[in-house]
Amino acid sequence: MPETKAPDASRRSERSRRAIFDAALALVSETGYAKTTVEGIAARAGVGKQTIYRWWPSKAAVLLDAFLDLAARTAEEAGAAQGQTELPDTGDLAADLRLVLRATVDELNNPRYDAPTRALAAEGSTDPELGARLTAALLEPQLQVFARRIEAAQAAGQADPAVDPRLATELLVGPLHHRWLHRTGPLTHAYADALVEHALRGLTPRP
Amino acid sequence: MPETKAPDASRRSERSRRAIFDAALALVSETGYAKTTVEGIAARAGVGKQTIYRWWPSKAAVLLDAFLDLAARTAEEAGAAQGQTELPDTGDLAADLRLVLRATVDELNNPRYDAPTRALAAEGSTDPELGARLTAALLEPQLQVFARRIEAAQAAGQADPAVDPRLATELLVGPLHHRWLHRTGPLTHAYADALVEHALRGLTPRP
DNA sequence: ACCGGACGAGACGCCACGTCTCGCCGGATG
DNA sequence: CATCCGGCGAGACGTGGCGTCTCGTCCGGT
Repeated sequence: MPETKAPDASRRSERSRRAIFDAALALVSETGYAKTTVEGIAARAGVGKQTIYRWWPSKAAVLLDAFLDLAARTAEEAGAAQGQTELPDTGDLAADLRLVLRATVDELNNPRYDAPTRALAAEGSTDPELGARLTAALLEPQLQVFARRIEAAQAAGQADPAVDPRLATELLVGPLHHRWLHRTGPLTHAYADALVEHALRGLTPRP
Repeated sequence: MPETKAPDASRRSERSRRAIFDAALALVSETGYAKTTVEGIAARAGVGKQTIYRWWPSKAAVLLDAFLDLAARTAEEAGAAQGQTELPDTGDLAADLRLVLRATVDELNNPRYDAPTRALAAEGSTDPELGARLTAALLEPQLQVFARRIEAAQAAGQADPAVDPRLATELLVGPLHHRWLHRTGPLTHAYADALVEHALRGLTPRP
Protein backbone atom coordinates (compact mmCIF):
# COMPACT_ATOMS: atom_id res chain seq x y z
CA MET A 1 0.00 0.00 0.00
CA PRO A 2 1.79 3.14 -1.23
CA GLU A 3 -0.44 5.34 0.96
CA THR A 4 -1.80 7.00 -2.19
CA LYS A 5 0.89 9.68 -1.99
CA ALA A 6 4.48 9.95 -3.03
CA PRO A 7 5.77 13.41 -3.97
CA ASP A 8 9.09 13.34 -5.77
CA ALA A 9 11.51 15.13 -3.47
CA SER A 10 14.14 15.46 -6.17
CA ARG A 11 11.81 17.74 -8.08
CA ARG A 12 11.15 19.98 -5.12
CA SER A 13 11.58 23.70 -5.64
CA GLU A 14 14.22 25.05 -3.32
CA ARG A 15 13.08 28.56 -4.11
CA SER A 16 9.55 27.89 -2.82
CA ARG A 17 10.86 26.10 0.24
CA ARG A 18 12.94 29.07 1.29
CA ALA A 19 10.16 31.54 0.52
CA ILE A 20 7.81 29.52 2.75
CA PHE A 21 10.33 29.54 5.59
CA ASP A 22 10.86 33.28 5.34
CA ALA A 23 7.14 33.99 5.17
CA ALA A 24 6.34 31.74 8.11
CA LEU A 25 8.96 33.27 10.37
CA ALA A 26 8.03 36.80 9.37
CA LEU A 27 4.31 36.29 9.95
CA VAL A 28 4.82 34.63 13.31
CA SER A 29 7.06 37.46 14.44
CA GLU A 30 4.76 40.17 13.13
CA THR A 31 1.28 38.95 13.95
CA GLY A 32 1.83 36.06 16.33
CA TYR A 33 1.50 32.35 15.85
CA ALA A 34 -2.23 32.14 16.57
CA LYS A 35 -3.14 34.63 13.84
CA THR A 36 -0.73 33.11 11.34
CA THR A 37 -2.55 30.94 8.81
CA VAL A 38 -1.41 28.53 6.15
CA GLU A 39 -3.21 30.65 3.59
CA GLY A 40 -1.36 33.69 4.85
CA ILE A 41 2.00 31.97 4.61
CA ALA A 42 1.24 30.83 1.08
CA ALA A 43 0.14 34.30 0.00
CA ARG A 44 3.16 36.01 1.56
CA ALA A 45 5.52 33.48 0.01
CA GLY A 46 3.86 33.79 -3.40
CA VAL A 47 3.13 30.10 -3.35
CA GLY A 48 0.12 27.86 -3.81
CA LYS A 49 -1.43 26.35 -0.71
CA GLN A 50 -1.04 22.90 -2.17
CA THR A 51 2.72 23.35 -2.23
CA ILE A 52 2.66 23.72 1.54
CA TYR A 53 0.28 20.85 2.15
CA ARG A 54 2.30 18.66 -0.20
CA TRP A 55 5.35 18.83 2.04
CA TRP A 56 4.08 19.56 5.55
CA PRO A 57 1.14 18.19 7.52
CA SER A 58 0.42 21.30 9.58
CA LYS A 59 1.25 24.91 10.30
CA ALA A 60 3.33 23.83 13.29
CA ALA A 61 5.45 21.49 11.18
CA VAL A 62 6.19 24.31 8.75
CA LEU A 63 7.29 26.58 11.55
CA LEU A 64 9.44 23.87 13.07
CA ASP A 65 11.34 23.31 9.84
CA ALA A 66 11.57 27.05 9.27
CA PHE A 67 13.01 27.54 12.72
CA LEU A 68 15.43 24.65 12.35
CA ASP A 69 16.59 26.18 9.09
CA LEU A 70 17.07 29.55 10.76
CA ALA A 71 18.98 28.00 13.64
CA ALA A 72 21.17 25.99 11.28
CA ARG A 73 22.01 29.04 9.18
CA THR A 74 22.86 31.29 12.11
CA ALA A 75 24.86 28.51 13.76
CA GLU A 76 26.76 27.93 10.54
CA GLU A 77 27.81 31.53 10.17
CA ALA A 78 28.75 31.81 13.83
CA GLY A 79 30.85 28.70 14.21
CA ALA A 80 31.68 25.30 12.87
CA ALA A 81 29.95 23.79 9.86
CA GLN A 82 27.64 21.69 12.01
CA GLY A 83 25.51 22.89 14.94
CA GLN A 84 26.92 23.38 18.38
CA THR A 85 29.08 20.29 18.17
CA GLU A 86 31.88 21.64 20.27
CA LEU A 87 31.72 23.20 23.67
CA PRO A 88 34.10 25.50 25.52
CA ASP A 89 36.42 23.88 28.05
CA THR A 90 38.73 26.33 29.76
CA GLY A 91 39.26 24.02 32.72
CA ASP A 92 36.92 26.12 34.87
CA LEU A 93 33.59 24.29 34.97
CA ALA A 94 31.59 27.10 36.58
CA ALA A 95 32.89 29.68 34.13
CA ASP A 96 32.10 27.50 31.13
CA LEU A 97 28.60 26.73 32.36
CA ARG A 98 27.96 30.41 33.00
CA LEU A 99 29.01 31.20 29.48
CA VAL A 100 26.64 28.73 27.84
CA LEU A 101 23.76 29.47 30.20
CA ARG A 102 24.16 33.20 29.56
CA ALA A 103 24.00 32.51 25.86
CA THR A 104 20.78 30.59 26.43
CA VAL A 105 19.39 33.56 28.35
CA ASP A 106 20.24 35.90 25.50
CA GLU A 107 18.60 33.59 23.02
CA LEU A 108 15.36 33.36 25.01
CA ASN A 109 15.33 37.13 25.43
CA ASN A 110 15.77 37.70 21.71
CA PRO A 111 12.32 38.52 20.29
CA ARG A 112 13.31 36.91 17.03
CA TYR A 113 13.59 33.56 18.75
CA ASP A 114 11.15 34.03 21.60
CA ALA A 115 7.90 34.02 19.62
CA PRO A 116 8.61 30.94 17.46
CA THR A 117 10.09 29.05 20.39
CA ARG A 118 7.04 29.71 22.54
CA ALA A 119 4.73 28.63 19.75
CA LEU A 120 6.69 25.44 19.13
CA ALA A 121 6.93 24.61 22.81
CA ALA A 122 3.20 25.11 23.15
CA GLU A 123 2.37 22.99 20.14
CA GLY A 124 4.89 20.35 21.11
CA SER A 125 3.53 19.99 24.61
CA THR A 126 0.13 19.13 23.17
CA ASP A 127 1.14 17.18 20.08
CA PRO A 128 3.46 14.33 21.16
CA GLU A 129 4.75 13.64 17.66
CA LEU A 130 5.73 17.22 16.96
CA GLY A 131 7.09 17.46 20.47
CA ALA A 132 9.35 14.50 19.85
CA ARG A 133 10.71 16.07 16.67
CA LEU A 134 11.20 19.39 18.42
CA THR A 135 13.00 17.77 21.30
CA ALA A 136 15.22 15.63 19.13
CA ALA A 137 16.19 18.36 16.70
CA LEU A 138 16.43 21.39 18.93
CA LEU A 139 16.38 20.69 22.64
CA GLU A 140 18.46 17.53 22.83
CA PRO A 141 21.54 18.94 21.07
CA GLN A 142 21.50 21.90 23.41
CA LEU A 143 21.30 19.66 26.45
CA GLN A 144 24.18 17.59 25.15
CA VAL A 145 26.39 20.65 25.22
CA PHE A 146 25.96 20.83 28.97
CA ALA A 147 26.07 17.09 29.58
CA ARG A 148 29.36 16.61 27.73
CA ARG A 149 31.02 19.51 29.51
CA ILE A 150 29.91 18.08 32.85
CA GLU A 151 31.21 14.64 31.95
CA ALA A 152 34.57 16.17 31.13
CA ALA A 153 34.53 17.93 34.49
CA GLN A 154 33.84 14.64 36.21
CA ALA A 155 36.78 13.05 34.45
CA ALA A 156 38.94 15.97 35.57
CA GLY A 157 37.76 15.66 39.16
CA GLN A 158 35.89 18.99 39.09
CA ALA A 159 32.46 17.45 39.55
CA ASP A 160 31.02 14.61 41.60
CA PRO A 161 31.38 11.49 39.39
CA ALA A 162 28.36 9.91 41.08
CA VAL A 163 25.97 12.50 39.64
CA ASP A 164 24.10 11.69 36.43
CA PRO A 165 25.25 14.31 33.90
CA ARG A 166 21.77 14.35 32.48
CA LEU A 167 20.23 15.24 35.81
CA ALA A 168 22.89 17.85 36.39
CA THR A 169 22.02 19.39 33.01
CA GLU A 170 18.34 19.53 33.87
CA LEU A 171 19.22 21.16 37.17
CA LEU A 172 20.68 24.05 35.18
CA VAL A 173 18.36 24.29 32.21
CA GLY A 174 15.08 23.35 33.92
CA PRO A 175 14.79 26.41 36.16
CA LEU A 176 15.78 28.70 33.32
CA HIS A 177 13.13 27.36 30.96
CA HIS A 178 10.60 27.32 33.78
CA ARG A 179 11.09 30.99 34.52
CA TRP A 180 11.02 31.85 30.85
CA LEU A 181 7.94 29.85 29.98
CA HIS A 182 5.82 31.08 32.86
CA ARG A 183 7.24 34.61 32.90
CA THR A 184 7.79 34.10 36.59
CA GLY A 185 10.71 36.48 36.85
CA PRO A 186 13.36 38.30 34.80
CA LEU A 187 15.82 36.30 32.73
CA THR A 188 19.20 37.91 33.34
CA HIS A 189 22.86 36.97 33.29
CA ALA A 190 22.85 37.34 37.04
CA TYR A 191 20.14 34.71 37.26
CA ALA A 192 22.14 32.37 35.05
CA ASP A 193 25.19 32.88 37.23
CA ALA A 194 23.20 32.23 40.41
CA LEU A 195 21.80 29.06 38.89
CA VAL A 196 25.26 27.74 38.11
CA GLU A 197 26.57 28.59 41.54
CA HIS A 198 23.75 26.97 43.46
CA ALA A 199 23.56 23.93 41.25
CA LEU A 200 27.24 23.36 41.91
CA ARG A 201 27.26 24.24 45.61
CA GLY A 202 23.86 23.02 46.70
CA LEU A 203 21.61 24.55 49.31
CA THR A 204 23.00 22.86 52.37
CA PRO A 205 25.03 25.20 54.61
CA ARG A 206 28.77 24.65 54.71
CA PRO A 207 30.26 24.00 58.12
CA MET B 1 -18.46 54.43 28.99
CA PRO B 2 -20.04 51.18 30.21
CA GLU B 3 -18.37 49.27 27.37
CA THR B 4 -21.81 48.28 26.04
CA LYS B 5 -21.81 45.19 28.23
CA ALA B 6 -22.65 44.44 31.83
CA PRO B 7 -24.05 41.00 32.59
CA ASP B 8 -25.69 40.78 35.99
CA ALA B 9 -23.64 38.26 37.90
CA SER B 10 -26.24 37.92 40.65
CA ARG B 11 -28.60 36.40 38.13
CA ARG B 12 -26.10 33.87 36.89
CA SER B 13 -27.19 30.24 36.74
CA GLU B 14 -25.00 28.10 38.96
CA ARG B 15 -26.41 25.01 37.32
CA SER B 16 -25.21 26.07 33.86
CA ARG B 17 -21.84 27.10 35.22
CA ARG B 18 -21.19 23.67 36.70
CA ALA B 19 -22.50 21.88 33.63
CA ILE B 20 -20.08 23.88 31.47
CA PHE B 21 -17.15 22.98 33.71
CA ASP B 22 -18.02 19.28 33.65
CA ALA B 23 -18.48 19.26 29.89
CA ALA B 24 -15.23 21.13 29.25
CA LEU B 25 -13.14 18.82 31.41
CA ALA B 26 -14.79 15.71 29.99
CA LEU B 27 -14.31 16.77 26.38
CA VAL B 28 -10.68 17.74 26.90
CA SER B 29 -9.94 14.40 28.55
CA GLU B 30 -11.81 12.38 25.93
CA THR B 31 -10.96 14.07 22.65
CA GLY B 32 -8.09 16.38 23.50
CA TYR B 33 -7.94 20.13 23.81
CA ALA B 34 -7.37 20.86 20.12
CA LYS B 35 -10.52 19.04 19.04
CA THR B 36 -12.61 20.49 21.83
CA THR B 37 -14.82 23.34 20.59
CA VAL B 38 -16.98 25.90 22.31
CA GLU B 39 -19.94 24.57 20.39
CA GLY B 40 -19.14 21.08 21.62
CA ILE B 41 -18.93 22.21 25.21
CA ALA B 42 -22.25 24.03 24.91
CA ALA B 43 -23.95 21.02 23.34
CA ARG B 44 -22.56 18.58 25.90
CA ALA B 45 -23.55 20.87 28.77
CA GLY B 46 -27.03 21.42 27.34
CA VAL B 47 -26.37 25.11 27.20
CA GLY B 48 -26.60 27.89 24.66
CA LYS B 49 -23.37 29.13 23.15
CA GLN B 50 -24.18 32.64 24.21
CA THR B 51 -24.16 31.56 27.84
CA ILE B 52 -20.52 30.61 27.44
CA TYR B 53 -19.52 33.72 25.53
CA ARG B 54 -21.38 35.88 28.04
CA TRP B 55 -19.08 34.81 30.86
CA TRP B 56 -15.78 33.76 29.22
CA PRO B 57 -13.75 35.27 26.41
CA SER B 58 -12.29 32.05 25.06
CA LYS B 59 -12.15 28.27 25.22
CA ALA B 60 -8.93 28.49 27.21
CA ALA B 61 -10.52 30.75 29.83
CA VAL B 62 -13.35 28.26 30.29
CA LEU B 63 -10.91 25.42 30.77
CA LEU B 64 -8.85 27.43 33.20
CA ASP B 65 -11.85 28.15 35.42
CA ALA B 66 -13.04 24.57 35.09
CA PHE B 67 -9.65 23.31 36.16
CA LEU B 68 -9.42 25.75 39.05
CA ASP B 69 -12.83 24.58 40.18
CA LEU B 70 -11.73 20.96 39.97
CA ALA B 71 -8.54 21.67 41.88
CA ALA B 72 -10.40 23.62 44.53
CA ARG B 73 -12.94 20.84 45.03
CA THR B 74 -10.41 18.03 45.28
CA ALA B 75 -8.20 20.13 47.55
CA GLU B 76 -11.16 20.88 49.77
CA GLU B 77 -12.10 17.26 50.25
CA ALA B 78 -8.49 16.21 50.81
CA GLY B 79 -7.45 18.78 53.36
CA ALA B 80 -8.14 22.14 54.89
CA ALA B 81 -10.91 24.40 53.68
CA GLN B 82 -8.54 26.49 51.60
CA GLY B 83 -5.98 25.29 49.09
CA GLN B 84 -2.57 24.01 50.06
CA THR B 85 -2.12 26.67 52.68
CA GLU B 86 -0.14 24.55 55.05
CA LEU B 87 2.93 22.50 54.38
CA PRO B 88 4.48 19.58 56.21
CA ASP B 89 7.38 20.34 58.52
CA THR B 90 8.77 17.31 60.25
CA GLY B 91 12.09 18.98 60.91
CA ASP B 92 13.72 16.97 58.10
CA LEU B 93 13.96 19.31 55.11
CA ALA B 94 14.96 16.67 52.57
CA ALA B 95 12.16 14.33 53.64
CA ASP B 96 9.53 17.07 53.44
CA LEU B 97 10.69 18.23 50.03
CA ARG B 98 10.66 14.65 48.76
CA LEU B 99 7.08 14.28 49.95
CA VAL B 100 5.78 17.36 48.15
CA LEU B 101 7.83 16.74 45.03
CA ARG B 102 6.58 13.15 44.86
CA ALA B 103 3.03 14.46 45.12
CA THR B 104 3.76 16.78 42.21
CA VAL B 105 5.06 13.83 40.22
CA ASP B 106 1.90 11.86 40.90
CA GLU B 107 -0.24 14.80 39.86
CA LEU B 108 1.60 15.27 36.56
CA ASN B 109 1.36 11.53 35.89
CA ASN B 110 -2.39 11.51 36.52
CA PRO B 111 -4.10 11.54 33.11
CA ARG B 112 -7.00 13.45 34.59
CA TYR B 113 -4.69 16.38 35.29
CA ASP B 114 -2.10 15.89 32.57
CA ALA B 115 -4.23 16.79 29.56
CA PRO B 116 -5.78 20.00 30.92
CA THR B 117 -2.49 21.10 32.46
CA ARG B 118 -0.65 20.65 29.17
CA ALA B 119 -3.33 22.54 27.29
CA LEU B 120 -3.30 25.41 29.78
CA ALA B 121 0.48 25.58 29.88
CA ALA B 122 0.54 25.68 26.09
CA GLU B 123 -2.09 28.38 25.86
CA GLY B 124 -0.55 30.35 28.69
CA SER B 125 2.89 30.36 27.12
CA THR B 126 1.46 32.01 24.03
CA ASP B 127 -1.22 34.23 25.59
CA PRO B 128 0.45 36.41 28.25
CA GLU B 129 -2.80 37.43 29.91
CA LEU B 130 -4.06 33.90 30.35
CA GLY B 131 -0.57 32.86 31.36
CA ALA B 132 -0.56 35.45 34.13
CA ARG B 133 -3.89 34.21 35.46
CA LEU B 134 -2.70 30.61 35.26
CA THR B 135 0.50 31.39 37.06
CA ALA B 136 -1.16 33.45 39.77
CA ALA B 137 -3.97 31.01 40.48
CA LEU B 138 -2.28 27.67 40.04
CA LEU B 139 1.50 27.76 39.79
CA GLU B 140 2.35 30.43 42.34
CA PRO B 141 0.53 28.81 45.30
CA GLN B 142 2.33 25.56 44.56
CA LEU B 143 5.70 27.30 44.48
CA GLN B 144 4.92 29.02 47.76
CA VAL B 145 4.60 25.64 49.43
CA PHE B 146 8.23 24.96 48.65
CA ALA B 147 9.47 28.47 49.32
CA ARG B 148 7.93 28.67 52.77
CA ARG B 149 9.28 25.30 53.81
CA ILE B 150 12.74 26.32 52.67
CA GLU B 151 12.53 29.59 54.57
CA ALA B 152 11.65 27.66 57.70
CA ALA B 153 14.63 25.40 57.09
CA GLN B 154 16.87 28.45 56.78
CA ALA B 155 15.57 29.78 60.09
CA ALA B 156 16.29 26.38 61.65
CA GLY B 157 19.81 26.31 60.22
CA GLN B 158 19.08 23.42 57.88
CA ALA B 159 19.59 25.42 54.70
CA ASP B 160 22.01 28.10 53.58
CA PRO B 161 20.39 31.43 54.60
CA ALA B 162 22.16 33.22 51.76
CA VAL B 163 20.17 31.34 49.13
CA ASP B 164 17.06 32.97 47.67
CA PRO B 165 14.16 30.63 48.60
CA ARG B 166 12.56 31.42 45.29
CA LEU B 167 15.62 30.29 43.37
CA ALA B 168 15.86 27.18 45.51
CA THR B 169 12.24 26.38 44.69
CA GLU B 170 12.87 26.74 40.98
CA LEU B 171 15.88 24.48 41.33
CA LEU B 172 13.50 21.74 42.46
CA VAL B 173 10.40 22.38 40.38
CA GLY B 174 12.06 23.58 37.17
CA PRO B 175 13.75 20.31 36.21
CA LEU B 176 10.59 18.36 37.02
CA HIS B 177 8.37 20.51 34.84
CA HIS B 178 11.01 20.53 32.13
CA ARG B 179 11.16 16.75 31.97
CA TRP B 180 7.37 16.52 32.07
CA LEU B 181 6.71 19.14 29.43
CA HIS B 182 9.23 17.85 26.90
CA ARG B 183 8.72 14.17 27.75
CA THR B 184 12.46 13.98 28.06
CA GLY B 185 12.45 11.11 30.53
CA PRO B 186 10.28 9.21 32.99
CA LEU B 187 8.71 11.06 35.91
CA THR B 188 9.23 8.82 38.92
CA HIS B 189 9.52 9.12 42.67
CA ALA B 190 13.15 8.15 42.29
CA TYR B 191 13.68 11.15 40.04
CA ALA B 192 12.00 13.42 42.57
CA ASP B 193 14.24 12.05 45.30
CA ALA B 194 17.37 12.51 43.19
CA LEU B 195 16.34 16.08 42.44
CA VAL B 196 15.99 16.88 46.12
CA GLU B 197 19.30 15.29 46.98
CA HIS B 198 21.31 17.03 44.29
CA ALA B 199 19.64 20.38 44.80
CA LEU B 200 20.61 20.20 48.45
CA ARG B 201 24.07 18.73 48.02
CA GLY B 202 25.19 20.33 44.80
CA LEU B 203 27.37 18.82 42.13
CA THR B 204 30.77 19.73 43.50
CA PRO B 205 32.68 16.77 44.95
CA ARG B 206 33.12 16.64 48.70
CA PRO B 207 36.67 16.50 49.98
C1' DA C 1 11.42 17.62 -28.61
C1' DC C 2 8.91 15.36 -25.33
C1' DC C 3 6.78 14.19 -21.01
C1' DG C 4 5.80 13.95 -16.14
C1' DG C 5 5.26 16.08 -12.00
C1' DA C 6 5.72 20.05 -9.11
C1' DC C 7 4.25 24.60 -9.42
C1' DG C 8 0.89 29.18 -8.77
C1' DA C 9 -3.69 30.19 -8.53
C1' DG C 10 -7.92 29.74 -6.84
C1' DA C 11 -12.66 27.37 -6.44
C1' DC C 12 -15.02 24.30 -3.35
C1' DG C 13 -17.49 22.20 0.77
C1' DC C 14 -16.90 22.04 5.52
C1' DC C 15 -16.86 23.54 10.11
C1' DA C 16 -16.09 26.35 14.11
C1' DC C 17 -16.08 31.05 15.43
C1' DG C 18 -18.43 34.89 17.51
C1' DT C 19 -22.76 37.68 17.08
C1' DC C 20 -27.53 38.02 16.75
C1' DT C 21 -32.34 37.21 17.63
C1' DC C 22 -36.00 34.65 19.22
C1' DG C 23 -39.41 32.93 23.06
C1' DC C 24 -39.14 31.00 27.62
C1' DC C 25 -38.68 31.01 32.42
C1' DG C 26 -37.39 32.23 37.19
C1' DG C 27 -36.93 35.17 40.96
C1' DA C 28 -37.13 39.79 42.54
C1' DT C 29 -40.35 43.96 43.10
C1' DG C 30 -44.60 46.43 44.10
C1' DC D 1 -50.57 37.89 42.99
C1' DA D 2 -49.25 40.41 38.78
C1' DT D 3 -45.43 42.51 36.47
C1' DC D 4 -41.03 42.95 34.62
C1' DC D 5 -36.22 42.33 33.76
C1' DG D 6 -32.52 39.71 32.22
C1' DG D 7 -30.23 35.37 31.89
C1' DC D 8 -31.46 31.22 29.69
C1' DG D 9 -31.62 27.29 25.59
C1' DA D 10 -31.82 27.09 20.91
C1' DG D 11 -30.30 27.99 16.68
C1' DA D 12 -29.77 31.05 12.40
C1' DC D 13 -26.29 33.89 10.35
C1' DG D 14 -22.04 35.87 8.09
C1' DT D 15 -17.08 35.24 8.27
C1' DG D 16 -12.84 33.06 7.55
C1' DG D 17 -9.50 29.43 7.62
C1' DC D 18 -9.03 24.46 6.71
C1' DG D 19 -7.75 20.80 3.68
C1' DT D 20 -8.86 18.95 -1.00
C1' DC D 21 -9.51 19.50 -5.74
C1' DT D 22 -8.72 20.96 -10.40
C1' DC D 23 -6.87 23.77 -13.66
C1' DG D 24 -3.00 25.52 -16.95
C1' DT D 25 1.90 26.59 -16.79
C1' DC D 26 6.67 25.73 -16.41
C1' DC D 27 10.90 23.32 -15.79
C1' DG D 28 14.26 19.67 -15.72
C1' DG D 29 15.58 15.04 -17.19
C1' DT D 30 15.41 11.73 -20.94
